[in-house]
Amino acid sequence: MTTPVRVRFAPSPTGKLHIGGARTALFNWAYARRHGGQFLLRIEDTDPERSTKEFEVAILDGLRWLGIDWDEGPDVGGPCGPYRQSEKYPQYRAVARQLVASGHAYYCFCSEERLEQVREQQGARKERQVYDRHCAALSSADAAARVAAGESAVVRFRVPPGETVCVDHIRGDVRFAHEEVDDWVMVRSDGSPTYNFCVVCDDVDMRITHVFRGEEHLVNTPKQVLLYRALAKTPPEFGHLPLMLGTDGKKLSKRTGDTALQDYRDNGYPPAAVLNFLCLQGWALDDRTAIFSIDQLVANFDIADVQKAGAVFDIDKFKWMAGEYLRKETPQQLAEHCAPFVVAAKLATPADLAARWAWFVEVVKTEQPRISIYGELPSRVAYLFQPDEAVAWEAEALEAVRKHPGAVQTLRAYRAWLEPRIANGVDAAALRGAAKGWAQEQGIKLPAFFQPLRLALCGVVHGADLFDVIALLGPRAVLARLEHAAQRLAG
RNA sequence: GGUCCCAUCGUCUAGCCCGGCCUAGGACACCAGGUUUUCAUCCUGGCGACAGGGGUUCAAAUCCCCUUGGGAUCACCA
Repeated sequence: MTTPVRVRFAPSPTGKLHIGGARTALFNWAYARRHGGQFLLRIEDTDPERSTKEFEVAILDGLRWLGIDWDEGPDVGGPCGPYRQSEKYPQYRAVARQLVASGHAYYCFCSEERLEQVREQQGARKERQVYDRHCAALSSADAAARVAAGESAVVRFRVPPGETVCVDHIRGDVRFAHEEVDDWVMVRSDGSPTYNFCVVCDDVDMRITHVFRGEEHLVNTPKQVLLYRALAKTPPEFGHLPLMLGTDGKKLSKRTGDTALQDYRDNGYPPAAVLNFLCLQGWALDDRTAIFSIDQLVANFDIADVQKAGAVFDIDKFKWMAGEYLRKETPQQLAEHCAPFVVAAKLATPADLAARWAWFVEVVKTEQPRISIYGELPSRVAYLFQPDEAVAWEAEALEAVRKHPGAVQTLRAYRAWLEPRIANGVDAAALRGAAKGWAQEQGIKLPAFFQPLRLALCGVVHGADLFDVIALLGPRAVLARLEHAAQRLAG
């Protein structure tokens, strides 16, 4: 190992953290941890129109939620700061001046309108739409004089003839002919630096050794490599990660589903499951393991093993994986994770839950095999929190019960049988064992017994084991609900 | 349209770099059974792919070429 590995994740705080961005961060992080290097965070906020502090905070928060940590960044600082591009404008300006002085860049005075015109003409002739280098030939003295006189100008990079080979650990070397590379704008007329310019300045300043980012950046790479050369710096090695695709095969967008990491957090996906699933978008541990830990990722991750082709984001598999993680939790852990969702659904206050925490853990335990994400719990257990006389009845559940003419009598008979047997507490196992015998004695078929019972207690057609429900509800509520249901069905 | 990237079951992928162990493995989904008071979990089984065509080779999913298909990108946005 020669120079220490330094990689970075450089989000733009112009929106919520994209799920694909989270994966990019994850792979960079894993690479750094695997190689004993550093992972840094940099905020690319050179678009003042769209960048906000709120998004920046949310992005950092999302990464922390996933368990991704960074060695240097805007919040923790570090030796190569600032880690926020908006705080580095003087540095960029100095570099731009240096490049203009050395002839690697030049002032361009073309107006928006002229540029548009040129593009139009090129389009009409079916030519490539690039800058026609109108200002490239201006003498530096002339240009300097016009700038000094206050004329509006941008700074463009002067692309030399030749070709550039970019080292890519995922795709192999990628070759670009310079005729295809535009004399791109480095500094806008208002003096602000552009993305391709800042990225290189910062990656140089931060001594970044490897740049792993989405494939959409592949075509930017020659521009950046050329800039490194103009600066007499060694370019980093690259790795362009396959895109995450929607079900339409296009770059994942809001059209085809949730794209923000926050959405999955809000829906109650366990963070470890999100991490694991993200790994699978482009990488695999081996030929048979889908579920693996972050430690296994770090121990085995290699950028060269990353898939080249785009990965369709499969929400079904994601949800399955969430369920796998959720089911591995202890009921206590699961209860803690579900509690905020129950509160958010207004089923109970935090104080309510705390007051009967052991009970809530039991509730969660019975639902554990039935939910995949925390957010699914509230609607499934809502009946436990409703008043006994006002349990909401699903149309489907009522319909099923209407098919059993003796339902009212069955409920009353069972209530009478049950009352003395739960007077001193509920023994779910014993009741469960006795249930079929009772139905048989009464000459009632099982569906004609269980369907009305479930309607009375839960109001829904599907749910947890009925005797667990009886235990959860407790004797008083069970008897009350049976009575209410009998009346309601009779009336 | 130019440039660049990509191509294994419907989806995520293993295998490809270093041809033979591949009559291509696993997972999700789907289908069929089993367990069960419903649902879910769980268990068993099934369906299902090397885009097409050339070449190299004793041998190609694996190497080369072409075709086709898909995608990314072409801003004073990142």
